[in-house]
Amino acid sequence: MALESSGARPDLLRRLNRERVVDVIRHEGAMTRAALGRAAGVSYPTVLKVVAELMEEGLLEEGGIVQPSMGRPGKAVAMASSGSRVASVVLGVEECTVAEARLDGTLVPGMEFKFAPPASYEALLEKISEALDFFSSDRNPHRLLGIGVALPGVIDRDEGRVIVSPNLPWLNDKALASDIETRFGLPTTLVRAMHAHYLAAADYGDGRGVEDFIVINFAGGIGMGACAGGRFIDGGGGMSGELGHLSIVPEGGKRCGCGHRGCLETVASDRAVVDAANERTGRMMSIEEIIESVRAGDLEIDDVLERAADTLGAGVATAINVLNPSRVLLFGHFMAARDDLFDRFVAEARNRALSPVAAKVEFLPPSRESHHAQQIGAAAAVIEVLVAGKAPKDLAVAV
Amino acid sequence: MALESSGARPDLLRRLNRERVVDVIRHEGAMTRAALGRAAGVSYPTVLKVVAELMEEGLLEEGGIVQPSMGRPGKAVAMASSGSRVASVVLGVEECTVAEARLDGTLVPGMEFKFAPPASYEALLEKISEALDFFSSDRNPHRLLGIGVALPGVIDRDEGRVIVSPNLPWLNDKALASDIETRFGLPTTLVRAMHAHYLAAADYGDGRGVEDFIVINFAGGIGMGACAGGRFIDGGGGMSGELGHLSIVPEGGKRCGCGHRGCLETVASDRAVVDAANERTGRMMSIEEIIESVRAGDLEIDDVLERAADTLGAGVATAINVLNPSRVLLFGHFMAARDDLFDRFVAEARNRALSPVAAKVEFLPPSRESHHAQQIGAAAAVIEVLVAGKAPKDLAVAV
DNA sequence: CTACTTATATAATCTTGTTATATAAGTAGC
DNA sequence: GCTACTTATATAACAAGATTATATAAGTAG
Repeated sequence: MALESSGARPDLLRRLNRERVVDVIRHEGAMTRAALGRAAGVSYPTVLKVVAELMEEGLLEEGGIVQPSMGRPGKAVAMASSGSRVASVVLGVEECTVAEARLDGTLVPGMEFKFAPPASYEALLEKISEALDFFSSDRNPHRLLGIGVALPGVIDRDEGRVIVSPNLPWLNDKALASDIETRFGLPTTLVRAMHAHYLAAADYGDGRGVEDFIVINFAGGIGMGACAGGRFIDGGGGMSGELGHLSIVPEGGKRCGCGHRGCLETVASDRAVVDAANERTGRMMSIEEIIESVRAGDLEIDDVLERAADTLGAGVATAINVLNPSRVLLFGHFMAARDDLFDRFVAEARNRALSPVAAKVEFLPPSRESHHAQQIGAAAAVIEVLVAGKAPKDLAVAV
Repeated sequence: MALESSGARPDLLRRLNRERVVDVIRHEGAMTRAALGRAAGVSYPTVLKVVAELMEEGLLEEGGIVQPSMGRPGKAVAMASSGSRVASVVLGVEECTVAEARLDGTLVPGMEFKFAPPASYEALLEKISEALDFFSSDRNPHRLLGIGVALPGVIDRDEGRVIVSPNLPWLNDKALASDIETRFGLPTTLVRAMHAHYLAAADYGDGRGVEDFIVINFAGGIGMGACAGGRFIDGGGGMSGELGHLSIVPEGGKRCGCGHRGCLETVASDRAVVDAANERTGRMMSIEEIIESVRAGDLEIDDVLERAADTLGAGVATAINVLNPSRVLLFGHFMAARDDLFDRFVAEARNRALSPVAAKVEFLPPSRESHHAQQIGAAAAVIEVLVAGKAPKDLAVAV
C-alpha cells in the first residue's frame, strides 16, 4: 500500500530490534542483557550491540546487580533515569507546561515550568527558552536528549508542522519542530494531544503489552486515541478519534461548538457536567469543586452525572463495535463524584455494544496519575524517535 | 508492544521487499524490472532476485516487451495470469462457492462451483474436493498454488481455525485451514467475510495506494472493514467493524437479531429494505426485483429507501469520526433503486461527521463488480500469504 | 573442590541489501 | 552508416546486521 515509502534495507533490522528491546524494558522493567535477549526473542550478541548503542546515546543505563537464584550475577539494564532527560512541552488552551522527564516515563519533581498561553509564536519560543534555562540550573548533571511537544490541533507529524490549531491560532502553519530544533539544537517531535495520551498509555501505562486498546479522554471535550494491532490509528488526515462529536442525544440537545446539536461531549464530558452544574447553581465551580461538593452532599446533580456516565457508555460502545479493543482506558474526572458512576458507565457500554464483542473488553477506571498523562506522552513522543534512531523515515513499520 | 513476537532477522527484509514489489505491480500494473525498482524504492539487483523468486514460485510472469520512448526495450513483469491460479472458497449462509482466480485478482470464467451450505464439516471437504477435481479438468495447464477461504464468523487467523460461526455452526472450533492443507496438500488461508471484502479492495480494488479507507458492506447486515495506516484493523478478538449494531434509531425501532432494538442494520441494509418492502406488498421479492420494480415505477417505497440512505449516512459518519479515512467504499444494492440515493447518503454522512474530518473524505458508490468482491478477497488472502513466503510468522510488520 | 547454572564476550558464518561497473539493445542526429 | 544518448539487464565487490558456536567469568549446590 504505502507506495511512497522506499524498500527495506538492512539497517531497518537494527531499528526494529532497538524498538523491541526498549519495549521489553519499558514493559517488564530492568533486567540483564541475557534476560533481555530471551524476552525480546533476539540473540545475545544482538542485545549486546543494541544495548551498547542505546547506552552510548543516553537512552539506557546500567542499574544494580541482579543475582539469579543460581549462576553468575548480571548487571541490570534500565531506561535512563539519572544521566539523561527529555523536555516535555504541553501546549493547552488554558495553560502551557514545560517539564523535564526521565526516560523511564517519570517526571522530575520540581522541574516544571508553567505559563499562560502566549499571544504569539515568538513569545512561545521565548518561554520554552526560559524553561530550558531553568532546567539547566539543576545541579544534577544530565544530558537533555530531545524535546517532545503536545498540542491541540492537526499536525503533519513527519514534517513537525502545525497544520491547524483552532484554539491556538498563532500556531497555524508553523514548522514548530524544526524551529525548536534549530533554536535549541535538540531533536524535537510534535504530536497532537490525543496522540500524546495514547503514547503515555502505550509506552509507559496500561496499554503496554496490549495490541488493541482505546484511550478515552473526557476531561474537556471527548477525544479517543486508538491502538490497533500495536499501532496508533492516526487517520488519513491526522484527525481520528473524534468521539466527542458523535450525534448521540436523540432529537435536539444542546448546541455543540462544532455547530451541530446532540454531540456526545455536550453531555458526557467534564465540561458538560461543569456547565450543567453551574447553570443549576448559578455559581462558577470547577470540576474538582463540583466533585467535592457532590461527595460532601452539598450539591445534588445525580441526574446530570448519571446521564453523563450512561451517555459516555453508549458512545464508547460505538467505538468498541468499530474497533473491538481488548482494553478501554479512561481519563477524566466527573466519575469521581460518585462511587457507582464508573460501574454505570461500564454496564451501559457493555449493554450497548454487540455482546460477543463487549464480553472480552476490560475497562480501567480513570487513575489519579492521569493528570500528567499528556505531559508524559509528549516525552514519549520524542523518546520514540530517539529510540528509532536515524530512521530511514520513509518506511512505515510497526512492532 | 507485541511482546510475544520475536526479533527482526535478515530474512524479514526479503519478505518486506517481496510484498513491496507485488504491491507496486498490483497497483501500477505490469512493468520492467528496472521500472519496478524505481517505483518500489529498491535497487535493481534486489528487484532481480525478488522477481526471480516470485516467478519461480509462480506468482509473477513475464509478459510482453515494453518499448520505452528511448533506450533498450525490456520485458514486462506482471502478476501471473496464465501459468498459475489459486482456489477461492466463499462459505455463505445461503450459498457456497468455490472459484478459480488468477493472481491478478480476476476470476477464471466458467471455473465456478456452487453448492448449498452442506450440513456437515465432512460434506464441506467433500464438496471442495469435487470443485478441485472440476478445476483440474480444465485443459489449460496451470499450477494451483493455494486455497483461500472466506466465511462468516470469528476465526483465529494464525492457526487457521474457526472459533465460532453462528450461522454455520458445524464449522465451530474446526481447524479448517490445516484440514484442507493436509487433505489437498495446498497452502490454505482463512479469513472472515469482511476481511475478504477488505482484501479485495486493498489488493485489487479501490483501496490500492490508500493508507486509510473503510469498506462498508450493507448487503445482508452491515459490516465494515477498515484500513488504518495500510493495515487491516482486526480487533483484539477479530471482531472489529460491527457497524450494523450501532444503536442509531431513536427510541424503539425494530428488534435486531442481536437482541437489541434500533440497530443500524434494521433500517439501512439491503435486508432491511427487502423486509420493509415485502411487508408492505405482502410478496417475497428479492432486492434485485425490488430495485427493478422501483425503477419501473411499479413499487413505491421512497420513504424506506430514503430512510435507509440517510441512516446509513449517519452510521458511516460515526465510523468517519472515529477513523478519519481518506476514502469510503461501498458494497450493497439498495442504492441502485434510485439515482439520488447515493448522493443522499453522502450528504448525510458529510453533514453528520465533524466537518474538517468529513471534508477530505472521498466516497465511492457501489460498483457492479462488487458482486465478486468476497470471492476475490478470499483469493487475495492466500495470495498475501504466498507473497510473504515462508514467514517468520511471529513478527508483525506492515508496509 | 567439582558440577551445574547463568551472564558475558567474541569469532565465524549467513542473509540481504547497496553501489559500482559492464554489457545489451533500442532511438536520435549527423 | 556511425556516434551519442538512453534505458534495460547482469554481475562483482562491499556493507549492515543477525545467528550459531565457542570460550570465559562468576555465582550456588553438594
